[in-house]
Amino acid sequence: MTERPATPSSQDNPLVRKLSAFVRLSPNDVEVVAGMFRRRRNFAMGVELIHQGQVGQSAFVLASGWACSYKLLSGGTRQIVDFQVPGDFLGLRSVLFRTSDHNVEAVTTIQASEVTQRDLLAAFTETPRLATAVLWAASRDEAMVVEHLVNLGRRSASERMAHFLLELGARLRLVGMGNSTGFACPLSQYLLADALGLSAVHVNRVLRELREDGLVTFRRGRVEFRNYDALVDFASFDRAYLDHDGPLLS
Amino acid sequence: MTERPATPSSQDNPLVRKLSAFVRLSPNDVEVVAGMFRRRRNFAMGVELIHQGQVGQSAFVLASGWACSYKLLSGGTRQIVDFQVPGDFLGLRSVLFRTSDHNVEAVTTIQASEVTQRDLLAAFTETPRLATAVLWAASRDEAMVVEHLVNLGRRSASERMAHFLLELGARLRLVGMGNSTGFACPLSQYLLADALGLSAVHVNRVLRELREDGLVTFRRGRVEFRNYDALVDFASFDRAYLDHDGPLLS
DNA sequence: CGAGAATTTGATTTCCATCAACGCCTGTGG
DNA sequence: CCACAGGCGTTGATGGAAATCAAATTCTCG
Repeated sequence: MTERPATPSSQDNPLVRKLSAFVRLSPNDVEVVAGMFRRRRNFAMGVELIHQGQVGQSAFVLASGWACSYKLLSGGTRQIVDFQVPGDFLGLRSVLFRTSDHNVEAVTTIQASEVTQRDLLAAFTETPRLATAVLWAASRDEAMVVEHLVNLGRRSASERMAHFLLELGARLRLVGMGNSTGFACPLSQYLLADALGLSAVHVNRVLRELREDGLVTFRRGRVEFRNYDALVDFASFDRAYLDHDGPLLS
Repeated sequence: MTERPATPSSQDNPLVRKLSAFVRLSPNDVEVVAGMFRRRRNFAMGVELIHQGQVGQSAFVLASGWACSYKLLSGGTRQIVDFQVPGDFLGLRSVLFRTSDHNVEAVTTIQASEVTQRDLLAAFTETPRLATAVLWAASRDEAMVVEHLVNLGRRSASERMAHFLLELGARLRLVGMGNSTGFACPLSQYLLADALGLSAVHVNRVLRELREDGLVTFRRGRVEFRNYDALVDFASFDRAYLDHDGPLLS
């Protein structure tokens, strides 16, 4: 996926960059964050990092690759709640609560840094501003989940797909992994189906429809926006909703 | 709705009680929280407390009555994201971000305490543990939104309804506003429709189906569980997912 | 008592899931 | 080098769930 130096400096650190968007972190804060980010581990594609129902789980910060969080239903189906890209937390709720309420799985091979419950809570008491920053990051995640919920509740299959691809594109642009032309996307149609609450067959049909209408194409792991403005219009996508620019707390 | 003394003491305070479930608050912490909770305002049924797209909004803490948060779509439809009951935050994200990404409306007449952005961020810097506690509360809200999302994505209309009523019942029981028999519920079928991503007509049919199957009834503002176990089974409701008992941080 | 809102029921249509089959591509072992 | 197995993508046919349209009934409250 992305190329990063093996030894991360505090400058070049997805989490530091992300949190700095909200609070101005002191050098000491940055040090604490970077410390949490140090011990990286590799996980193969398909590995489960967090298990629903398990107690005392750690969280992770994703350094490279894609992951997804999902819930399993009794019928054997699953609902993907969100995809995570570099800089995102994996399983933050599973350390704030005693037992995890969702699963997290590696979509590609990934690099992630483990953060134990003890370390995180300790960091919060020693570095108060950090808790506020993480609250902000968690709220940003919640905003995305809310948008996803609206998508499932009130949009047709093709609008859902269009909106989803636009949102993903916007998120990836923020971390330098895409532009208004398109982005590399390792998701299968089965994953898209589980995220959008559709059947895989219908995902295929919807993608064809969007392609034939000249809006987006999704082929061999790449999303290409063919007519960005028309797509935004079709999906009634709010361009602004991810722009939370500039530290609120300085 | 609930009967509470006009002058709230720090003992009897929905927010203090809620946050205490996660962190052991010092007397000083309690004082700060209670301070935020002091200036109560009344709002009539149907009033909008938070406006999507507006800048520099305050948040509120709900003292009595019901509210709902929702998003408007271009087609004129709306999706209700969640309902709020006493002790819940209203529009927390709208103070952490510059501009609010959702609306909040009073479902009944309500009492709520305003919390300005400045006061909240100041409280976080002065009272570090409070930020962690609020992070926990926000994560709990997110868990509910996630459950709602799964509901919309992967369950049939009647399962959705069953699950929704069970979840609402569980939440209300936590604040002493219901039991396993049922609860008072001021929601119209239109509100249910907007929350569950259904048409109001279909909500009515689904309620009839559940009633005729002897599972739940919903009549004249009251939900009655007729066969709780069967309903839990039908909705594949996870009884445990709201039980986040005991302070994690003491 | 009357008016407007909320609920209820019926008829029809649309969207999407499901079932089934086939083609394509990749990797693997004979 | 070829055969072939398995995953993924593609397309068609059919049925079911829920939206929509339309109208009647009940509830609420001034």
